Amino acid sequence: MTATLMPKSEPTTAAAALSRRESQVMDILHRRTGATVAEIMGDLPDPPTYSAVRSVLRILGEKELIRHREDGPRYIYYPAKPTETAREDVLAHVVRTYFGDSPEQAVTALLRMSDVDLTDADVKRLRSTIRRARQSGR
Amino acid sequence: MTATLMPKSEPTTAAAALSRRESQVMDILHRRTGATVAEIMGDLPDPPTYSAVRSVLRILGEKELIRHREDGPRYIYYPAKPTETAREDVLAHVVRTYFGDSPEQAVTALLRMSDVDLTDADVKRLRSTIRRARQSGR
DNA sequence: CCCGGCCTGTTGAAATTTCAGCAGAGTTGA
DNA sequence: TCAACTCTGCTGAAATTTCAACAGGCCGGG
Repeated sequence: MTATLMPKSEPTTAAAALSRRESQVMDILHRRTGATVAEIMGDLPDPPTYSAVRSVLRILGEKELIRHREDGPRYIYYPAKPTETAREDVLAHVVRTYFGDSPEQAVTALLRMSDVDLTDADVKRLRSTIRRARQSGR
Repeated sequence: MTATLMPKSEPTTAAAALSRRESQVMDILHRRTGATVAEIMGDLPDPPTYSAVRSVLRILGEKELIRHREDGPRYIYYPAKPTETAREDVLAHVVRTYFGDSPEQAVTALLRMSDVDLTDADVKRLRSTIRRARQSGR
């Protein structure tokens, strides 16, 4: 066998590959679904100066990963892509990286560590939620 | 209510905060549960030289995030912490960042996007798996 | 009106990350 | 034994990331 030489590399999120600070800021924006510079700075580990945060935001803006709208005198920054998309991307990545591409395993781990008991009622609710989501979502 | 004043910052994995390449390499090691330099290099997007990969590995080693064992003439690198721990950490982070700390929502999204149908049999299996895991695991 | 505070935009430098080249050790097979 | 090959250890430089200082605009209070 002489090898098929497929690039394999990575479909992770393709263009992703953020720097450390960039990731931290994106995480914060997702958590808060929008935030001011001050809020971001406050949530950042080892908060740098106001200016430093703004630099990161500028870069993220250039990469089209975030947008901002004006809120009176200041800006509110938020992720450019819909939360739903981000969620799917990150879940796909996690499942692939940590659970050998098995969503079932991921679900199991999730339920287990979150002390959810999964009663019949829960299951019922889950099913209908999912059905509804599938119907409208795609 | 005057606030409890908890540092808030971030418990992500506490000391984590890896650089871009470091993250990529860690991901690869988790996916493959151990790999040689050549394998890592092959999986890396925009593969740098052999030496470059080794540099990253050295740094990760200094941070005690990976270990290696000898496999004949070469090294096999692997995550220092047990996979189970890494999984919990990453899931906690994802749930917190993207699902407002609601594991249920995460489970829903996971099931939905993975085309799992969640039959009664599945539920039954899930329950017993979780029970077993809880029993032995903690 | 004018001052002080707060916010954004921009620039350039410090710090870290990323990378490649080179030297030496070990292994394999002829 | 010797030569070819592969691998690790190390060092220094390029590239990126991270950061802070400064300038200008806007608003509210005195």
